[in-house]
This record gives sequence, structure tokens and C-alpha cells, in this order.
Amino acid sequence: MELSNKQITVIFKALCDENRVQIFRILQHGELCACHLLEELHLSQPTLSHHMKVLCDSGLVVGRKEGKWMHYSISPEGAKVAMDCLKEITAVTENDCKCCNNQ
Amino acid sequence: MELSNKQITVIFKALCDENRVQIFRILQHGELCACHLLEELHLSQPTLSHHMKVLCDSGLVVGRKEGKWMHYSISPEGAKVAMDCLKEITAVTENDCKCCNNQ
DNA sequence: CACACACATAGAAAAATGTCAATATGTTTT
DNA sequence: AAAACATATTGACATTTTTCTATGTGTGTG
Repeated sequence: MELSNKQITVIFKALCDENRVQIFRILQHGELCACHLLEELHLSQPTLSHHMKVLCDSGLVVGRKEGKWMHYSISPEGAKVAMDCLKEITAVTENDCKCCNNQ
Repeated sequence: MELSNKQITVIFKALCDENRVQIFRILQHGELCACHLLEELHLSQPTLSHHMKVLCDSGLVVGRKEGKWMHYSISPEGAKVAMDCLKEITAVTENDCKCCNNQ
């Protein structure tokens, strides 16, 4: 995979805002269009649109256009990438301290 | 577990900054004190200290004080919490669209 | 074709975050 | 006890992010 530091930050920015976390909770019940998401959030329409862009950029959410509606859903593929990335970045290859005279 | 939206953002803020991601990469080779981390990063000492606080607050990194040194390491327990959290928040319970006349 | 609707974009203001220099705190050494 | 060292905290500033209003774009409808 070999994601850059920058790419990793883009993925996890999805989960760095309370409103976006709430959007995940709502989308867990299934795909939903922006107008219905908006009903459940105390946000203006442009603000929601901004958050959906951040979420789609992360790959954790995908949008599907259907006429004038945008349907958003959680991406299992994106989730897998994020999981693999998290696992990789928190994996410890060695545990001994080589620092400050090995104290 | 039942983490709040706020708590989730605190966990994943750890991975929302390129320098912090780089710190994970460095800590993967084992526990390290702040002064040695500083050598490998183009940051001032107070800035590093700030990032280490964010990382410790996330639970993904733990600090261990040894005399005047602070030794930091990746926390496998914290990593597990983050993984479980990511898995939970991206889990989809239903996949059908109940939105906009089920289009 | 004009209008209504769903959503995106632009631009500006406010809030949060990242950064550094200066200083404080706590620990070890001389 | 004083000096040196490692790290944390404070305060200021710059950048980024969040948010809104206003407006634009594309789609369907009367």
C-alpha cells in the first residue's frame, strides 16, 4: 500500500470532527441522501456539503449521484484501507529501548 | 466501550497531522525519549512536546518518565481501542437505501 | 421554457490548531 | 547549592478548519 504521511492524515481527518463522526453513525443504518442527512444534523446545507467532501476525500464514504440526489454510504473498501493503515502505523517492530543508555 | 463522538475525535486526531504520523513511524522501532525524537524531526522542542501531549491524550502513545527523560512508545492497548472504534464506526448494519423513494 | 429542488462552490468570519521564542519546572551532576 | 539538562508551559502569531450567507450548477417538473 505505502501511503504517505499526508495521505494518512487525509484518511483520519474523517474522524476528527464530531459532526462527521455523527454522520458515520447515521450512515450505519444504510445509504442516505444529503437532504435526509441534513435533517438529522444541526448544520447548514453548505456545511454538510463541506463535511461530505472531507469524508469522500478520506475514502471512508462514497457518494452516488442519482438524478438531483447525492446518496452517501460508508465504503467497506475505504474502511479496510483505513484499518490496514491504522494497524500498520501502530505496529511495533521492536520493543526494547535503545535510548538514553538503554534505561 | 461506548465512546462518545468527542472521544473518538480525540483518538483520531493523533493521525491528523503529518508530523505526528512521522512520530509513529519513528516509534515503531521501539521506545524513544523526547530528545531523540527531536533529533529526527524538524520541529522545536515545545512543538514536539505539544504533539506528544496530543498523542498521549489519544491513548495511542504512552509516556514513561525516567529521571529527567520522557520515554514514549506506541501503546498496543491504545491501538486496539482505536481499531475497535474504527471497526465499529464504519460497520454498516443495513445496506438498503430508505431514502428518496428507495431509489 | 420557467420554476423549484438538491447540492456544490465562493467568499468571509470565527474558532481551532500548529508553531516558535521565552520561561518555568523538575531532575541530575558537580 | 549552583549549574546543566530534559521536558513542559505560556503567550503570541500564522495557518487551517469550521461555519455561515450568498450564489452557481445541474436536474426534474408544471
